[in-house]
Amino acid sequence: MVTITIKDVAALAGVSVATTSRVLSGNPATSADARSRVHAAAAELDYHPNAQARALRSTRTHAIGLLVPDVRNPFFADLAHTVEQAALVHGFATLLGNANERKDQQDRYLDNLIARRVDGIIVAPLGDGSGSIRSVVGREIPAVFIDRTIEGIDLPSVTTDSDTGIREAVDHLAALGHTRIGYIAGPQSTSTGRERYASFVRAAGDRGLSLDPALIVFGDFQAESGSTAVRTLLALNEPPTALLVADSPMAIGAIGAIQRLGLRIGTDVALVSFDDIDWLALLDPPVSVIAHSVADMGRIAVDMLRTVIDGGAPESVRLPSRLIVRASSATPIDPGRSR
Amino acid sequence: MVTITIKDVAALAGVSVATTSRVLSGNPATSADARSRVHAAAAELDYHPNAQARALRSTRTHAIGLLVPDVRNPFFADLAHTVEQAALVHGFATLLGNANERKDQQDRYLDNLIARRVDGIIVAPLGDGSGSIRSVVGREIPAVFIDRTIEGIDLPSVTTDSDTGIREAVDHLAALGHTRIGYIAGPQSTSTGRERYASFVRAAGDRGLSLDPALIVFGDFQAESGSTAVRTLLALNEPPTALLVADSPMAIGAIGAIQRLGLRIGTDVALVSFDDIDWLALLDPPVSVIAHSVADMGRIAVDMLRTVIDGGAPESVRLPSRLIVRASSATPIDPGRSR
DNA sequence: CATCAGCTTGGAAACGTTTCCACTTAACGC
DNA sequence: GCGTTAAGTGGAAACGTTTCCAAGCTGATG
Repeated sequence: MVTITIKDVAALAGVSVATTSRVLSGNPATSADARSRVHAAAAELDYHPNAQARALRSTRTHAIGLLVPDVRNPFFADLAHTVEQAALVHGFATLLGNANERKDQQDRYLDNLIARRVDGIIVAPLGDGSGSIRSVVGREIPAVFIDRTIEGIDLPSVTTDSDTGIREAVDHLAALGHTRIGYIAGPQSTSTGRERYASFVRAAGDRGLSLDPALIVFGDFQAESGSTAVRTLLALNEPPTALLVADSPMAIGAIGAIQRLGLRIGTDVALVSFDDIDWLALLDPPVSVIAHSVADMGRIAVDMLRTVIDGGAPESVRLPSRLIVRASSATPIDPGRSR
Repeated sequence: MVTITIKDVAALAGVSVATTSRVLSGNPATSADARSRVHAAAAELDYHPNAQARALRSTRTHAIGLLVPDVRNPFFADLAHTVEQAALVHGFATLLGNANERKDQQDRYLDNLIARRVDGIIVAPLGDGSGSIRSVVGREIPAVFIDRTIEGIDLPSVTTDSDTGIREAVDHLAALGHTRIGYIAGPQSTSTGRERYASFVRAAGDRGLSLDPALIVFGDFQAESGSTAVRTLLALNEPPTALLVADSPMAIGAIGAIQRLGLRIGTDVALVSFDDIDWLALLDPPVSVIAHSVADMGRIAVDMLRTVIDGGAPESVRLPSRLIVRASSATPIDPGRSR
């Protein structure tokens, strides 16, 4: 590996290292002559400043860490994309970590981000407040929660208010005549898993729908658990006539399982999923979803993080969710039907 | 931000900085006594070594950069996931960059990775051999190409041999009676875009199918261009009866557009897409795809990069692709039909 | 003509590590 | 009991920057 330092540039330009540094970092206390010679030398040598040395001295890395639980989940892929683009606008590079829905990997990446001294961290956390997240708070590293939070850890957050969307979905299904709605829940170790579960139970109770515990199956936000849940739910003596799924990967799994059972969503069993993902609208029939704005969420998180980095204390934000009705849940229940 | 250095740890443990460093980095020349006291002190202070300082001195960052053209493309999301997991096994953290299918952003991230002195770079490149990719080669930074390559830049690569899969797809469609196959191509600024295009033309020619230039539309590997392409193709006087799409995001766009035209894939127009993505199998009818192994690709790329980092010169690898027939292309053409 | 302000410059310290080198101590073999 | 060796340790240099400080130069001011 060829290694070119600021000394080489200084020597070629015929000025001191100090002046070279000033020119390169845009310090105005430089002469036009020095500027042009340094720039020419840097270009000729293809000089790339060593970010480590720079950060070591200036305690700024111009990098933020983004930790998501699962990059393959289209919602988080979108989120990563919007966060990254928003950060880029403000001159921050994004280090993306994927916790793979596992606490040990989340801790590993958090330690890594701390060690790299990123200027701030945006995290969609999982687990309780133990482990490396404690170090982040303890060292007062600027950080914000996105999508999810952790109880007892006091960080600004941007989240979705799932209550409205879930209530709309339950009302909608109830209006079509469904009384037994199956709920494929997310893991109760995540705030979104818990909130959505609570919202569902509350909404179903308010509408006087069945609260049979067998109608609720807990998944892990990943596709495979969606399939398993469907097989469990549809094997009940009194199976649900509608399903509400707490995220889109589990919905993929669920829909696949329904098809393999020879059933059809929309007509045989109604289905509403969380997350407004492109392909859910393309399925036949298109799938009703509870949508929330990924773009806003990413942008707001970056803005909030910048505020924290600059010493501020932004208010947490809660974004609305709303139901988008499509054919997967548009057919009224046929009371004569039995399976 | 609270900042704790190795000096604090050394002081608390009652040993020198040198000994502390040795203990913390696993150097065996340490006494059991020193080890236990240093570890206790480090734990008590919640000490996290400064990765910048460490890398500055040791010229190793234990980080690799992964640059993909589009994280929202499920193929690259999967790839990011497998690369990251494979890297983690060998103790490397992955810095994921998203070029957003734009050369300027690719260059920006490459510069960033160079500046951060990552130990190596895995890149699915776009554009020609100009810009920052030159710096990578010039500085002899360990790097490998994944999925795509750049002509004239001599780096080891792991790619897909699309020829076999495309030939199978064309043969399959021809056997069903299709003579006019529309091809939604990727951008010719990418190696995969060019190769798949060439393979298609060759396969179609060999089978004696129409090579009408109007049947080929060039997209940009993103969803929107798939819709536009479909509208163009199906508006022809003699529209194609089958479509081959060069990647899955364009397939999303294409399928959406077909549905909005009131047509149905499989029966009204056959469709085969590249990339074996979960949800393509869930659509109704399920979509035939040309599959290639993401998992192998990620693992092999990491292994190759490790070889380069250790001074080796690995052989490039070409993975096979193969057709998976599903209902979207299983119906023989109806010769009596006209539109 | 001396003084002063303002601009530009270079030397050197500092950032937090790792690692070279030299040193002390203890154990060993003769 | 003496030299030899090995194990453990600490001081200090080094990594590549930024930034503090002091100083040189110019032109203007009194």
